[in-house]
Amino acid sequence: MSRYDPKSIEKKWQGKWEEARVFAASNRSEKPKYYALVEFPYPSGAGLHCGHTRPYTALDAVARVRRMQGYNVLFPIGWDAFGLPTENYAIANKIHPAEVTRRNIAVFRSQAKALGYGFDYSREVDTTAPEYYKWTQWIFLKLFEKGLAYKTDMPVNWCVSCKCVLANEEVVDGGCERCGSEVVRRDKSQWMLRITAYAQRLLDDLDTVDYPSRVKLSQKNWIGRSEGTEVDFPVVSGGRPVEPGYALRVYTTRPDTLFGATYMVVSPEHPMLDTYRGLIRNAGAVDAYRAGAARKSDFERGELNKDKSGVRLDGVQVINPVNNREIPVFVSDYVLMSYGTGAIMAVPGHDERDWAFARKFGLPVVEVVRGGDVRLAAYTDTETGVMVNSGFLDGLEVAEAKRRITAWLAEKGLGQSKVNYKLRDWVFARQRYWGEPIPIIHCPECGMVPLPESELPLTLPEVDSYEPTDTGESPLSAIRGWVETICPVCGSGAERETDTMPQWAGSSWYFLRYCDPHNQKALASQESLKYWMAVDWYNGGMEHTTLHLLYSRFWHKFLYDIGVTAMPEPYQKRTAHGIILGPDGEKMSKSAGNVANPMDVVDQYGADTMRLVILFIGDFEKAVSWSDKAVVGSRRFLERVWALQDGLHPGKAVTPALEGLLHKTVKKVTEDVENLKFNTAIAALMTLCNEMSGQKCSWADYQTLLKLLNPFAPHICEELWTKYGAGGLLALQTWPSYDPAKTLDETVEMAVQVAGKLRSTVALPRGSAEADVIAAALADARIAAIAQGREPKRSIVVPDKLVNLIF
RNA sequence: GCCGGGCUGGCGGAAUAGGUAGACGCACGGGACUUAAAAUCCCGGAGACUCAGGUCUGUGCGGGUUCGAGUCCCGCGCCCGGCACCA
Repeated sequence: MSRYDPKSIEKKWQGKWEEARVFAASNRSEKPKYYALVEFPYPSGAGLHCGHTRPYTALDAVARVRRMQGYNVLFPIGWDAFGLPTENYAIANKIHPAEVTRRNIAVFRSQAKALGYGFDYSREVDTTAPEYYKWTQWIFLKLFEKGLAYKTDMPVNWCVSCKCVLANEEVVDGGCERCGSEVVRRDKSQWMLRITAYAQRLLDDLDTVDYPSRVKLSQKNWIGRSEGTEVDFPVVSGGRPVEPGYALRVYTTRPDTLFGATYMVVSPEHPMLDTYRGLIRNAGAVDAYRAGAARKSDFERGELNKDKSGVRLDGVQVINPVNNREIPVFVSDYVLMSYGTGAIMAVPGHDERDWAFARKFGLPVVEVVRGGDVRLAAYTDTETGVMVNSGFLDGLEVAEAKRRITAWLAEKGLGQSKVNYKLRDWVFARQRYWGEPIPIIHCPECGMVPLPESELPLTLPEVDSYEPTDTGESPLSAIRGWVETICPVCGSGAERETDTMPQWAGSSWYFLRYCDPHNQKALASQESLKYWMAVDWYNGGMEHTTLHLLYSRFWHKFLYDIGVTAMPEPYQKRTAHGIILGPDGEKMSKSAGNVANPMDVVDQYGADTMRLVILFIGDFEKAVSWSDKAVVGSRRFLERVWALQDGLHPGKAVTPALEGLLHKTVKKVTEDVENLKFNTAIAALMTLCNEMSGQKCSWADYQTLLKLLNPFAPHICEELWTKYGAGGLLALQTWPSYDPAKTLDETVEMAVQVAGKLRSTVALPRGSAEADVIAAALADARIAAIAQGREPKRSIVVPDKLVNLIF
C-alpha cells in the first residue's frame, strides 16, 4: 500500500473530472433537474477565504449527492466583480479595473478548482463583462419603461472635506470613514427603484417558499408593514381656517387615542412650513431649527434620540377633529419626512417619544387609556386597557375603540385606514466608475430618454483617472466625448447619464443567466428558464437577507410580471450558514491579524482535508471559530480510510457484522446532508471507519464507505475507487440506499431506572413485551438488590429504550 | 429600547413528539512498537466522595410540571448578531 499523498492525487482527479465533463449541466436531459446555488463571490485581491469555503463545500457536497442520486445537476459559479475595492486598487496602482478583475478572477477560479469544487465552469458569468451587463442594462430599461425606475431628490451623506457622497457604510460615528471630518445630509438627484410597489407581494409570497424562519422574519420586519389610519387636522390661524378645507394629514396606528392628541409635530422637511411661512410669527427660529436639522446626518439624528428638540409654530394651530379643540404645532426632527405623512398627532400619555417631548416642553399629558400612570411614563400597552376621557369611546377596550373611531372618521370624511411599510425605495446609483452605466440620455428637449435596446450594451469608456470628482459627480462626467451624444428621439445634442449602478444590480439576476449563459438574444432563453428555475437550493450568508435576497426577489417578480420568467419566486429553498470567526472568536480581518487562509491548509494537508475540516468544525448554521488544531483530526481520518485498504478482501458480499452499521450510516449521512448537519454526517463516517478498521472488510463494504465519503472528500475517494470500486468515475456512481429494517438492532440495551435514576442496563431482543422487560429488569442483580423482594408499585416501559420502576 | 440566536467536560461540539447527557474530533494521561524520538496502534477520563460494590452532584441561575427535564412552563442573568425616533 502506497502512502496517502493528496498532492499527487488531487490534481489528477480535478483533471479527469474536467476531461469527462462530469460537472457540465445539460439543458436537455431525461433526468430530473436540480439547481443548487451559492452566492457568487466578489473576486477580491486576497483570494478565496474561509468564509467562502464553508458554503461552497457544503453545497458542492449537496450537488455531488444529487448527481449520484440521478439528477441533472446545475451547480454554477460566477463573479460579482463590479465594486469599490477593485476601483480603489486600480486608482492606487494605475491599472485598469478590468485588468485587476481579470487577474483576480483567474486566482479565484484556480483556487476553486484546487478545492475540488464541482462547479460548471463552462457557465461562468462575470457581471463586468459587457455581454453580461448588457442584460443588466436591459432590465433597467424595462424598469424605467414601467415607471419603476425614477429620479428624485434624495438626502445623501456628504463629506464636507472629501466633497463626495458616501454610502451609509462609509459613515462611521457620524464622520467620514476616510478623513474623519463632518458628514452632513445634502439633497442630490438620485436614481431610485420602486421596490415599495412590490412590498406586499414580497411579504405575502414568503409563505410560498422554504426559508429558515429567522430569514423570513428578518425580511418581514424589514418590509415592516403597519396598519393604521390617516387623519386630517384642519389648520387655523387666529382662530380662522388658513384656507378653506385645508388640513394637515397625520398617520397613526393608534386612532383610538385621538382624544389624547394634545399637539402635533411636523418634520423639519415638511412642505407646510414653506407654504405657511408667512403666518408663522417666529419663522426665523423655525428656519434656524430646520437648517440645524439639515446639517445633522441621519446618524446624529438617531444617536441623539433621547434628547428631544423642537420649536413651536407661533400663529399656526390645528384642530383635533374629534373634539374640535385647537392644539399647537411643533417642528421636531424626531418626526421623519420619509415615513407616513411627515406629520404626527402627539399623544404623550401613550407614546414614549411624545411623552419625553411633552415633558421637556411642559405640554399637557392626557390619559385616554387606563392601565398605567401617565404622570410617570407613557402607557403603551394595546392588549389591555379601557378608554377614558374619550367621549363616545369611553369604556371600550382598545381594539374595539380602534374600530369605532376608524369608522367614525371615515363616515365624517376626516380619515381612512392606511397601510404603511418601513421598506424604502432603493437608491440605485453610485457616483463611481466601476459599475454598469445607466443607459439613459438627458435631452434638453425630450427630458430623460431611454437608450434604444439596439445600442446595448452601453460600455464604459476608457478614462485616465477613476477618481471621484470634487463635485460628487461620477468620473464618467469628465469624459466629454462619451457624455455628449445625440438624443435618439429628436436628434438634438444631449448628454448621457453619468451615474453607474450599485453593486447589487448584477447580483439581482445572475442566477437566471446561469441557465443560458452564452445567449446573445436574451438574458436567457424561455426554455432554459422554464427548465431550470426555480433554484432548488440557494445557500448564502445571513448578512444578505434584507439586501441581496430581497432585491433579487424584487427583480425576479418584475421579470415574472413582464413575462421573462415563469415563476413568481426565484428560490424554492434558502439556507444560511454561520460565519467563520478567527481563532480569537473575532471576525477575521487583516487588521486583527486573525485571518486563516484555506489555501495554506490545501497546500499542507490537501483539499480533502480542508473540505472535511470546514464541515466538521461545527453547526453549519452557527458562527464558529477557526482552529488550526482541528485540521489534524480530519487529515488523520483520511489516513485511516486510506489504511483500511490493508485489511480488505475482494469480496462482493457485505460483512455480516457490519451490515447493520452500514445501513445506519447510509441513512444518517443521507438525512444529515438534507438537514445541513454535515458535522454529524462526517462523525458517522468516522464511526464507520473506526468499526471497519477493527476487522477484515470486503470490497463491497469499502465501496459503500467511499460512496458516502465522496461528496465531502472526493479526491481520495476517486483514487481508492479505481482500486477497489466497480469501474468508472465514482462521481457518477449511484448513491447507496438503505433498508430501514436493517438499521434496527436485533438486540437492544435497555436502561433500567429505579424512581427515575439509572441503576442498570439489560440486553433484550428488540420489541420485547412489557412484562418480559419488567421481568428481566427485576432479574438483574443490581435491581434485585434494590428491590429486596418487593414488587414495583408502578412501572413505565418505553419500548426498546428504558424501563422505570417505582417501589 | 425592539427583534432574532445562544449559554452542555480543558476545547469544538453530539443528544429535543421529555426517556441511559457528553457521540465524533482536538488537547491531555497511561501503555505497546522503537536504541530513541516522530508517526501509528491500544486503553483512560464530567466532578466530588468511596468500605472499590457503589453513592451523591452535574447541561448559565432560581422556581415549577412529570415516574423521568439539557429538552416543556414561569422568573432572572450573561454573550453574540440585526434594526434602531417607522408614530
